[in-house]
Amino acid sequence: MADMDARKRRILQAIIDDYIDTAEPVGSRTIVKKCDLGLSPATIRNEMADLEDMGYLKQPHTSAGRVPSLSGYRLYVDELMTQYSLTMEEINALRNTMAVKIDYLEKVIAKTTQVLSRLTNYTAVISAPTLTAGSLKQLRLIGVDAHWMLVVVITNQGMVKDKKIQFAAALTPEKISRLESVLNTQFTNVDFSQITLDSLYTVAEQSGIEMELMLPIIEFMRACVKAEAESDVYLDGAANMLNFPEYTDIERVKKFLNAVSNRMDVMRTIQEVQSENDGISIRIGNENPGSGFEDCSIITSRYKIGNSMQGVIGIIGPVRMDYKKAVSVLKSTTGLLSKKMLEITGESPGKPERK
Amino acid sequence: MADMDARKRRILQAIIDDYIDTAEPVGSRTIVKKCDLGLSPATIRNEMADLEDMGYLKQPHTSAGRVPSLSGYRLYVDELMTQYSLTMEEINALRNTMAVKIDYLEKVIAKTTQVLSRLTNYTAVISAPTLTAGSLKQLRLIGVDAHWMLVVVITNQGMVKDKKIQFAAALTPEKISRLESVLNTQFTNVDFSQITLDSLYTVAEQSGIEMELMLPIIEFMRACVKAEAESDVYLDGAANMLNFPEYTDIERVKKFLNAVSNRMDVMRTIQEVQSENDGISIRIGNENPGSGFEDCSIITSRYKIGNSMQGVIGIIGPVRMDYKKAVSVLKSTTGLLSKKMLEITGESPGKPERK
DNA sequence: GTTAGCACTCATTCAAAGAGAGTGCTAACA
DNA sequence: TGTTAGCACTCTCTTTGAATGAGTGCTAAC
Repeated sequence: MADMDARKRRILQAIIDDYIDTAEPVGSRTIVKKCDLGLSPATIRNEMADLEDMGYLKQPHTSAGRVPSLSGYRLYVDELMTQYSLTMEEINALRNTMAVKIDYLEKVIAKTTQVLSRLTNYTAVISAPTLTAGSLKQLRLIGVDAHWMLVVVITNQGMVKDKKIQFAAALTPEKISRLESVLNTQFTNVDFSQITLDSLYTVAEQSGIEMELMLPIIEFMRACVKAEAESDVYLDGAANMLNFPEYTDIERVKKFLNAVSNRMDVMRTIQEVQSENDGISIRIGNENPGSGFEDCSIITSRYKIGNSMQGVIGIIGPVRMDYKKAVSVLKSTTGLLSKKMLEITGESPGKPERK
Repeated sequence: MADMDARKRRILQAIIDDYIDTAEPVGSRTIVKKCDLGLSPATIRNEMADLEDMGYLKQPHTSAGRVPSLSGYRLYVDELMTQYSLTMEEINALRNTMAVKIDYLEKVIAKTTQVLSRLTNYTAVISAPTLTAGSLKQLRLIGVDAHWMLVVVITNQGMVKDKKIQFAAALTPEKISRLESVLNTQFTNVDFSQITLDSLYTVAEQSGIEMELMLPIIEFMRACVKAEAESDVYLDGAANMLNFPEYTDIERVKKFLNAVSNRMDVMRTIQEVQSENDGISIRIGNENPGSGFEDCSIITSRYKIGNSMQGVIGIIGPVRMDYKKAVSVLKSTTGLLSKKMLEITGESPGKPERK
């Protein structure tokens, strides 16, 4: 069987590039016209037959052109793909989004998701940042009424989360303030992951505070660290998929929409995709675990805030996706988002904001 | 021109019922078979011609059956429609959802939205409750660092909202605690809507606290009252629309998805629909203001928590929608949601919850 | 006022035919 | 040995035309 020389690679690349562009099976004549290697259609045909034997191309039916196979795409993104440079408009669109003064983390993410989907014409997903390693900076307990208490956790990153918790036993202001001071002295600047059930019992014993009071609060503190909450996935541009010829099939659309509407699943999928690799990662077609995205490709990347918070940012598109552009846009966006986030969480020397 | 006697009404009703069921133009024979009025097809045909003249029916083309016009639907929902009784399964599905112990308001809403869309097979929308008339119960200011402060507002309803605000001037613990006590004494138990810019200036003068410090906090307090925040609309079951034959047209699907993906617009639309009426309200087709739902019908209803919070709950479906079922499900859901919410916000004698 | 009968209309379905794109193979050429 | 021209063949897609069938409107009779 023929092996993979430079010419074959060049031809394969041209075929995939063209197919990504047109969504139509690519014939030998097209290739001759596009990249002039000084070869005739017949030669190209021979090469294409070889490439098909090797598993990189497929023929929808005899007498149609060739279409990339999944391993074809894989080779393409791994070795063949060229770089795409953002146009000035694209760069500006990104910059402008990021330049807007917003003080809510969520708004930045929502906006970024929007721009990302608009720039690429694919579906964009961003997961809100979660703590990777965090410690308690301050804990505040606020009595709402006799049975309800508001717990406010401020992490070392300045991230704030709160929860209203109900207790069976009646709460008195004294009890609450004592609880607050005990927990603060015990757990301030301790990494969340270090807090064990044992240490809790010790604290309970020494301070005489009931476990029933402490437990829900500690549990909440830990929940702040874990990646959780389906509401923390932002998704935009699902409707974009309908613009692609592969989504004229209503059943496919339905499948995609269902997959996308379950935010928990989306979250899990992009986290999984991301987990192996720290740079950009690309999953093609059925490389995506069976959660409804089998005819999509997913490109993801990790953004970081300082060194203890991170989230995932991703692009979901059809398998026949403009990988080079998507990768490029994703890279820029990731960078800008990280930077913007730093400003907002106030860790960097951010300028004061008002209103 | 003929007028609207009981027989015509009966026939119109039968036609619309059948059309809602089958999505096919209804012929005279079908009507004869369905409701036995002891009339022949020919007679029905005459009546149908009359109904068409009156504008209640339309013919897609000569030699097809009849289809309801928008005014036909209007008459139907206003006067003709019979009642639908929920089946035991449906009632149980609802009850079970509501019976689950959940302590987060958002989770209840999210879950309810899901069940509502599943029961009806339409798209369900619920807006998170907003205060209609609220006052401050307690204000807490927590310094995060020199320039950031966490503002926590607890309303008379026990609703808690918070925001992190950045200030140009450096904050000292003394400054913060003074600000907290001044604002608390001044604004506790005062209806939010009563707070004017004038009263603020007076307070600033008397207490010597800078407006720059107070203003963002007060602004946030007011924002708690206003219906705002796009993230506060919960939507589920958009993919359901694809099951209806009117949505085999890809363009229509695209339009619908776009409309649905802009949560702000959805919010506005259901609020608008609701604003006139306190019971159930139905908007048919182009009765919906031009925000992409022109070929949908929207049924909405208001749910209340106590007497100072409320939200909207709605069903979006094709114009050819099973109105009687939708209305019935919506009514039950509204009632149950109101009740559950009361338990959660802790206003009623709710039992203690743990974990 | 109701009904039977009949001619007419129009969407839908199906098969057949034709066009076009592209291949695989063979034989000739450098 | 690699490349190319030529040709028969395959398969999809589009067009066309005819048959089908549901349903109407109108007229005349009951």
